[in-house]
Amino acid sequence: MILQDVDKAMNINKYANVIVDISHEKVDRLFQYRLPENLRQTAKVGDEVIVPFGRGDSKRKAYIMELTEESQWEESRIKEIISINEKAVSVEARTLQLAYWMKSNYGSTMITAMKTVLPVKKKIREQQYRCLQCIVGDEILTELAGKCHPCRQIARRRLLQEFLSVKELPYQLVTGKMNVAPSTIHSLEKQGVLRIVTTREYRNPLMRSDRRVEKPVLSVEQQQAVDGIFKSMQETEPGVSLLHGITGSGKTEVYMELIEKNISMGKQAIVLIPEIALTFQTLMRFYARFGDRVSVLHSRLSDGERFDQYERARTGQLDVMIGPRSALFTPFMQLGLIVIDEEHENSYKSEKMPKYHAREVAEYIAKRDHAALVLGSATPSLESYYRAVKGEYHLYQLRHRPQNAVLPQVYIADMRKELKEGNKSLFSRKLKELMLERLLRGEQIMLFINRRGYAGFVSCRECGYVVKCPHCDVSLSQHHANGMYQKKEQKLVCHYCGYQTDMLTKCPECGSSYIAGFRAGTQRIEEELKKWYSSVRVLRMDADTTRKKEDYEKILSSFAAHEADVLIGTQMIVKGHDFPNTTLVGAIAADLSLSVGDYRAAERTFQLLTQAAGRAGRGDKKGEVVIQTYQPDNYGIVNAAKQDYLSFYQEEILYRRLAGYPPVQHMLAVQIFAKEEAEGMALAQKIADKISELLSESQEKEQTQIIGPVPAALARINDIHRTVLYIKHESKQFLIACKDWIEGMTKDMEQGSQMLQFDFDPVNLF
DNA sequence: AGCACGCCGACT
DNA sequence: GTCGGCGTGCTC
Repeated sequence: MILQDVDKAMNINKYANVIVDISHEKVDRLFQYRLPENLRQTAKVGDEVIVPFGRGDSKRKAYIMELTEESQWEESRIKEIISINEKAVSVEARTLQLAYWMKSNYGSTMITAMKTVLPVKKKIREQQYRCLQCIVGDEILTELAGKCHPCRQIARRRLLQEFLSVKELPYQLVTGKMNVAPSTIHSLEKQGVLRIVTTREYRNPLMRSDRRVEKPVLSVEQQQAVDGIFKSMQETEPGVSLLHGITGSGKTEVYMELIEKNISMGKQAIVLIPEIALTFQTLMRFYARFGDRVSVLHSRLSDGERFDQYERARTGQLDVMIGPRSALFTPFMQLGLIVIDEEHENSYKSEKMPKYHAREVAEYIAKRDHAALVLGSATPSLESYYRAVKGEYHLYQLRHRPQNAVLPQVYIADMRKELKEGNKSLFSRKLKELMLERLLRGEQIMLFINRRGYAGFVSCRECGYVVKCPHCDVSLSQHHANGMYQKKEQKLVCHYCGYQTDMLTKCPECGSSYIAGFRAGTQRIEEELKKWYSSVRVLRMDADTTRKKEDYEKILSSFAAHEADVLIGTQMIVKGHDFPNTTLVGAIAADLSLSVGDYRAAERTFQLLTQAAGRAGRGDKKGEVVIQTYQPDNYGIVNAAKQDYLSFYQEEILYRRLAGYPPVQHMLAVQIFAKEEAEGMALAQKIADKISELLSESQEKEQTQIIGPVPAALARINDIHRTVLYIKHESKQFLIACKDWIEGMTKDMEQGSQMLQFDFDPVNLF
């Protein structure tokens, strides 16, 4: 009795409500455990613990969500916590709240939400850090660089040149982003050019370089944006700013200036970039300006390394974290600024389960921490511009390129007309004419095909039969190992489930031997290009040539070194790479992305073409762009050619408003997975019926639209049938309520093998 | 998820 | 008579 009073007076909690580390709806709730006496003082919300769970009392990991003094259960039913995992880092309460917010807003179990928010939980032992130290002078470096074989030793030359400005480079950076082979490094070590040094703690040697950091002079527009955003950063509710700046207008300078001001206020910043745009050059710009107070999260980091970077942030060793989506969860103590570069990019939307949008989560975090959120893009998402127009975001425009660099001249080639006038080639006459000019002048060309990089499907020329995966509703694609072009060496592969079979020699339908793969778009372009101009040097970048992650950088640096005249590729080549010698960009089939058939098709087309056009003529040379299309009047294409965002926005938002699509309305996709097609469809129909039944008595009926159920765009993957149902409504909150309601309805009738997922305002077809 | 309990078929 | 098939249901 007395002891209990003491407990109360000291506010000692005897019980802990935990979430068990099992990702299943049925156990996605709190379980109450008793804290053994020796843990009562130390236990905190967010601690990782071990508990006996289930009938067999199997030991399982769990996280403390709340501590209570009173139990809600019969004492005999409550088990005791076994231990607290001291090795694990306690999850902060704010992080748990964020996880809870994501769980409720996007629909997932609490534990999966937690796992996205705290990506690594292992404490690792002291880490080692390796770096390369240059031990020779600049003259020797220059001399050695000069001796390098012009095509075969590019990486070696790149490394030597880098040493001219920085005497110490992190090993990871060199083998990773700079793409230098370990053998190259070791041969330089043998020659006595460099030394490999391994140290205990992490430090960033770039800081110690003599690299001069000259702050560029900002243009009037850039300065206006900086001043405006900085002013809001000093308020308690800094809000969101949209920085709309045409390609090449210097958005990064604005970010850096803001980050610097943020640092001087004693605060930290997170910079999100799409994975694909994280180039060595971008990185060096940040390192050069902020030295070892910057860290980068990239896909190459191991869990341990990633964890270390988060730790450095938490303990105040960093001012800036750069990285993709997941960098958002960096645990800074005094977050003052979040920047999302290329905010329109689809990769900011997670495809995994909570299907969150980084922009929305960033907005939540920024608001929570009273930090400013800056969204930057040359082609803002309709979502962001819509909010800016409504006055919810501050809007800043950068309309000019610094140093008066001119925008490229854009031509639209009407391919219907070309055909009518007897040109059956893939290239329009205008494109050929301009390509010839460049080839003769020794300038470079980028040819961009507006289609995702999947290799060509295989079909019968006689009867039209298309070879499909027996487990998925997709056509198989041709895969030749090491450039083997004989039919017997080829395999047919399914990109979704990995199914493999030998290349067919006869059509299984009609027996014809005229069965062949349609080459990937990029391959066809290469062949036709070589037929037309045989001495042309071509680099191709697509799913076929970029099997490994390094291949990507390899191709780009090879093109930058002018080892080819033409770079052919899919969207990958138009994202954020500057090649000053590239003065012509051709968009081969600009309208392919228009026929994807979702409501974002026009937006995506406009964005891609605008970006592609922005690639031409970044240096002092004038750029030209040819957009080839069968739909020359489409507003997405016309406005991209005119580089006119506002006109595009106005037409597109009109369509979204009329059809009730985001951002004007919100949309919830209910995605259903089932073993049997009919089963999935029946469940979807049941949900649809129940929803409309529920709505019939509500005044929301008029404002709600139910579409489907219909089989998904990819109707079957790995023998699982996919069905989708859309609900549209003006209020997101209403749709979240729908989601909760569907979850509740399906929870107690989880019959069969069915599964469902939710996706709010989807960006990709399901 | 994972484990126990349970209610039916062919076996020492 | 029992051993074991996996269908059903619960976990503080």
